[in-house]
Amino acid sequence: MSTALDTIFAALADPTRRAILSMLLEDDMAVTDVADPFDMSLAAISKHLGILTRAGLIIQEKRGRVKWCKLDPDAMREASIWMQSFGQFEAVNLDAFEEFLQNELGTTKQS
Amino acid sequence: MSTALDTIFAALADPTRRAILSMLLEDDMAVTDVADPFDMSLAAISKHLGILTRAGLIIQEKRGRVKWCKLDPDAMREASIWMQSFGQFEAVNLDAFEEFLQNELGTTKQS
DNA sequence: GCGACAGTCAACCAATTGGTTGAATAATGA
DNA sequence: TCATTATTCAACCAATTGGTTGACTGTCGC
Repeated sequence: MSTALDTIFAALADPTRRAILSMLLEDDMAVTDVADPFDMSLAAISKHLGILTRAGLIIQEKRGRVKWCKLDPDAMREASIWMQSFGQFEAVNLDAFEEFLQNELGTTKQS
Repeated sequence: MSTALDTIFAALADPTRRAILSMLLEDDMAVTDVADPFDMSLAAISKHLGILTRAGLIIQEKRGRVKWCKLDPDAMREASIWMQSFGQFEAVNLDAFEEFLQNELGTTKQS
């Protein structure tokens, strides 16, 4: 099942990458600017950004010679939903949760 | 910041370990029983369980000669909260989600 | 006490990861 | 046009990961 979660969680497992995501929460950034605060080569940061992109956690868009990085919440949401079936919901009715989710998915699609 | 998230997300990055967590959502299990559905040595599963334990995702408790594994939702919650700060949960409608949660918690507590 | 069962440990292996450096590509500006 | 800036690529390295096997350590039932 879902190799997507593999790459998402693996991407989130690295503190440098989580820090990058936090930075991008503030604002979109160019690769060089992302790299600046880190004590690490630009190439290393470029690799990290590649991993985040492949995981679907960010989007990279090239304008001119600079490549802009912006957060893409979709992947995070997918992982978050998976996790929430464990966390808060063990004290809570799981069936109701599923019903809720299906309802949500239904309503967003039809209206 | 928080090396705890490192080990939690790393633990969640493996599909075998996520499958184990799903199994434990149903019921507490002995190590041998956890290993049963997997096409993998018992030692390998034992390692996976060690990783899940160190990440704080499960608790292992030895009773007699069998070691019981049970879910520990605390670590998952911690990671989940971190993720939620990236929010933008438009698709699932977080307001409705919270409302749902409060409802659930209310009803399970009072009746 | 003894054989069978539950689980871990230790040594090993191949593949992956996170970093480096130096060269390559591509767009910019003077 | 040419040096500069932005970014990636390729080769390499050490450390980690996910798996194996075989030996070891309890603990149970008879």
